[in-house]
Amino acid sequence: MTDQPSPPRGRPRDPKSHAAVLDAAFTVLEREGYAATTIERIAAQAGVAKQTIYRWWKGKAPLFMEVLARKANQSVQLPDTGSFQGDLTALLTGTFAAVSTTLRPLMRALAVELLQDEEFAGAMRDVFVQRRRANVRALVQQAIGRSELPVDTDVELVCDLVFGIMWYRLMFDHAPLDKCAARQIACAATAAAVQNNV
Amino acid sequence: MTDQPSPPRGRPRDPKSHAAVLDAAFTVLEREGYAATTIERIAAQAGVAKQTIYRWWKGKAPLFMEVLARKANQSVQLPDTGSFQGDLTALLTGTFAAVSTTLRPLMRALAVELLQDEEFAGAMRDVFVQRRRANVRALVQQAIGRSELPVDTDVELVCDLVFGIMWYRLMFDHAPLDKCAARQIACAATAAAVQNNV
Amino acid sequence: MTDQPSPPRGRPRDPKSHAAVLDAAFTVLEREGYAATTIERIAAQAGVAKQTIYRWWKGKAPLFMEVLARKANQSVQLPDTGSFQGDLTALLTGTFAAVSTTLRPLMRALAVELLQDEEFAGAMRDVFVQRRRANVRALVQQAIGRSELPVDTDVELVCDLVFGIMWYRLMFDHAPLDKCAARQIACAATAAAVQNNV
Amino acid sequence: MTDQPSPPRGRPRDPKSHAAVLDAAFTVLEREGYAATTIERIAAQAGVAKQTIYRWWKGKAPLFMEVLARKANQSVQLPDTGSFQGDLTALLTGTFAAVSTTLRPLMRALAVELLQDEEFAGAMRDVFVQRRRANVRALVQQAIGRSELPVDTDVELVCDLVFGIMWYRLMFDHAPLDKCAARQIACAATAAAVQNNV
DNA sequence: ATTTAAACGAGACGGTACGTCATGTCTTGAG
DNA sequence: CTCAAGACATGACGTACCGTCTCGTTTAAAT
Repeated sequence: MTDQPSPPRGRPRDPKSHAAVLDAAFTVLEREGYAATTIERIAAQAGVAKQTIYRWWKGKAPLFMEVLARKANQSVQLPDTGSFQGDLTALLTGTFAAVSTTLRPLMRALAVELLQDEEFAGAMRDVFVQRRRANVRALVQQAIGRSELPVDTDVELVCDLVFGIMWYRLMFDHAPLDKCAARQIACAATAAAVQNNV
Repeated sequence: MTDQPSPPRGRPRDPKSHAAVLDAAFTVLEREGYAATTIERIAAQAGVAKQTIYRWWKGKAPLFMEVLARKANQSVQLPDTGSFQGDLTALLTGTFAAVSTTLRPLMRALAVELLQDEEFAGAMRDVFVQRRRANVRALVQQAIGRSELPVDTDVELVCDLVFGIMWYRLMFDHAPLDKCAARQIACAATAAAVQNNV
Repeated sequence: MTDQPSPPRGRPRDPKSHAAVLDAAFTVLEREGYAATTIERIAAQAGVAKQTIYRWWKGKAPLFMEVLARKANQSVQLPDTGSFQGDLTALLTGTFAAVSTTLRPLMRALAVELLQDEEFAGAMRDVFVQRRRANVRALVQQAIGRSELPVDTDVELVCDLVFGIMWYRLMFDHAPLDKCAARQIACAATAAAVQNNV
Repeated sequence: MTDQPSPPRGRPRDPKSHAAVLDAAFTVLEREGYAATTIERIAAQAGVAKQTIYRWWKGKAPLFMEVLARKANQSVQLPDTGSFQGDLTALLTGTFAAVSTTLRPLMRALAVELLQDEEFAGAMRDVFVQRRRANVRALVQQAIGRSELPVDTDVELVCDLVFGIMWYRLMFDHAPLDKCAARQIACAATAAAVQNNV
């Protein structure tokens, strides 16, 4: 009763083309910016036909979603420093490091898409946003377990606080997302979590 | 001895055209979404020539910046409830009300632009973001004056916290920006502000 | 009972503007070619408002018709060398000299217009073409009077022959319109005129 | 050792589009006149994208040159009636018939272009004008072979005479290009050719 | 069957010239 | 010395094409 994934007939998908497209997409994005990143240019950079891209991805948005998946799939090791604030600082330091360097153009690109496409916004929310929030949720649960935070801590608000600032700074670039920022934000989040007497 | 700004020669700019374009831009944005909002369609909706739009605005981004300016220029009355948290709740309630209804499509549209254009991002930051942050800053100063908050309160972090969550929810739509949200966020911000031992 | 053309009220037409436009039209035509000769550019060159041109001329075509009139209004002195061929040679030498130098760009420009506008073609035919043909007709009548040519000489065919070659060379530039050409064409025309036994 | 023009890769040119454009160009020209014949309108009439026209032709002029080539490629059967005048009458009768009906709008259109573009004028001269003149040249050579015309007959002048009148009447429309005209012009050309004592 | 390659229909883009219209200034002759 | 008529410079306006661009689809031939 297993779902036969279909008998593999015909020429199989060329993994080199697949990878070339993902690499090219990232390269073009970095070099030329998202506005200038057209399917045409990606195909040219990858040495691949446009049709090959359209065959496997519905457009720029899903393509870059996969690029981001590739770049961000390093599973995060949840820290355990003993204190919630320490854990959060550690987690954010790592997250911010990636988000403010390699992932930065990708996340901005994907933001452009999800702001214009409700459906894609949903996909992004379910996949990336939730994954990152899950990490913070885990830390909160850990802290609640240690009685460091109240049982009725508003986990979602803490997540919003943390990732709100992250996206806000990613968008407007008015302040860095460095180690110091991680510390400050962790501190603020802890304070907010502790005193959640709404 | 005043600076004569030059005698106004030639046919003066038609204020009806000006207004028609701004109205049309907003109408099309709401009806069709930002992706489908082209200069061509705005011109058609406004009953105005494309050239007339290009004459006065460099593109969609500056046009919508002016639309937002029109919609958002109602000067905000800074509240004074006696407590920082109360003031902030009041301010955010009003802000969120506007931002989650009329201004929502505009802010999302402008986010799309500023994510793709560094220069425009700067303009937006200087004009809108700073104006809103100024309101919060004022409340913080008021609270410091009342010794409700420490003198060395990290004002910028408080602003980031508040507007970070606002933009984050505007983008991902995973949680509302209602009265309740305003209360919760004001509470969290207050907690973070009070205990800003970095 | 004469039609009072109305008392001349208001500011009279500025003859300087009038002349400036005609000069500018010719200058721009020579410098930039007919394709690039727009009303806009003529107005700029003349230091005159576009409206001032549209007030007095219906478009490029009538404007250049007047320019040509100015340049070509030197009344031709009909030659009388004693022979038709000699007379014709003399007439054509003068005509060709003008037509292949100063008048060349004008005539080509006007040809462009009349090829696209039936009505304007009629106007050109009545004014310029007929005037030039009249000169040849006069020579033919003179020659008939001297019994040099038959009474039933097909005058129109002679005209067509002469001016046909002229326009043909003006258009395609494959052969010159010089003194030698005048002699050859006069000779051919004479031969054709003499032996017009249709 | 032939010059491999490259193996034909990719989708081949759609002959239906090609033909549709040529047909549409002619249709629009006839229906609306050359002034109103824009690339945009031709594309619409042909049910073809503008880009498809620009891909294959540099502009209106080369496009209409190909249209004319299509319409005028019926190889002319050189007549041999025994006399030069007869031959020329026959040739011109056929030529004038085409030129004053189907080809008329095309030739006027192309005249407009060549009058404004030196380079295009050269192309037209080399292709069409020379082809038609070659027919007359052949007749003259034939007549010289039959000792009907002097060996030093000025062939080019005869050509200019014949086609000069043809274009002149095409432009100004002051006289027909019918059978009678063909006879008269052949007669005049013969007279001029015989007596070419320059 | 997937791939590359290139042509295709569609339509938005920024730009230019058109011819008209609105505004204010200037020049005239009539009251 | 008004004052209306009309020419003028300036420049905004609606309209219509320009030629270029990217989109997403389609068609063949090569792998």
